Amino acid sequence: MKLPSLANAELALMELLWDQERMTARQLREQLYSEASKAQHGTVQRLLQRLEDKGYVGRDRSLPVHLFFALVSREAYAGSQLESLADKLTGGSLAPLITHLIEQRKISRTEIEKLRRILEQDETPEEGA
Amino acid sequence: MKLPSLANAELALMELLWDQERMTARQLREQLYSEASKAQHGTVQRLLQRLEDKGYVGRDRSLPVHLFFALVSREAYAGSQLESLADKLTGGSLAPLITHLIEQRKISRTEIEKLRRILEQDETPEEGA
DNA sequence: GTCACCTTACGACGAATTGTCGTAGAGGTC
DNA sequence: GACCTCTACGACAATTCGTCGTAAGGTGAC
Repeated sequence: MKLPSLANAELALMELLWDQERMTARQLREQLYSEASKAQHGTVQRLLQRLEDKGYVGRDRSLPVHLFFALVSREAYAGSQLESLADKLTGGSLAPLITHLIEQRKISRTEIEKLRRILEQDETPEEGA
Repeated sequence: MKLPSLANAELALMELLWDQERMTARQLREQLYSEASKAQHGTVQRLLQRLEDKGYVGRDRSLPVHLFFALVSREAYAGSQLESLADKLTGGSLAPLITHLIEQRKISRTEIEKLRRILEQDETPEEGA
């Protein structure tokens, strides 16, 4: 699953859909743009449409006012981005990325602990192969 | 250190500079483009110049034919990209990214082992440099 | 010197992407 | 009918990226 990456405005919109289950275009506009900025309703519609084309957003068309919701979770998007980053730069391996960040002390000790626990916990019986 | 991300052609050029120490523009062109395409020298120069502007590439101007070299290592670039990915999507934390990839079985068992070793190894404060 | 050649420097273009807006049209309510 | 809200979508300006053309400078051969 190769998810194309999102631009700023698109990401901001997805953030809202990740936090709240289903929203109308109007609700999204009200949260994205200040009252004053007459930022057109059309802008949000356009963003939503492009996001829908890319497969990130679905809409419930059963009502005249559509309800929008995320089709790709934040974690799935983040994971896919991380994957393609690794593919592009380190032959798909995460090790060099993590190694460098640790060496540069860019990862806090608590974060390291957290990661360690995640990796330990995966000790489960291996599936498939 | 916020490194801007690189486009395709720029990255391809950096790959060469990451593999070989110092190269002339001509050497780069010969490895990037097939023999046939002739006028491409300007393209490489342009890319190098923009890469230099962004701080990714340095050049030795002591000779009439400049020697180009990477100022940012592959690891530094990859790490920075990973950092900004985490900043944008998970509040700077890597844990959710790794968690998701593990749950989706996107990380091989050997890779997990490798990561585990990296994290363990950090237990000992071997502050080299 | 002049000429040929190779290099660097850089302006400019086309394509693609992105955020924005305008407007046409569907559908509801009064 | 008039009015309003919503969706659909064409079009625009700005930006980025890869590309090319060409001017300017140095070097060596003659």
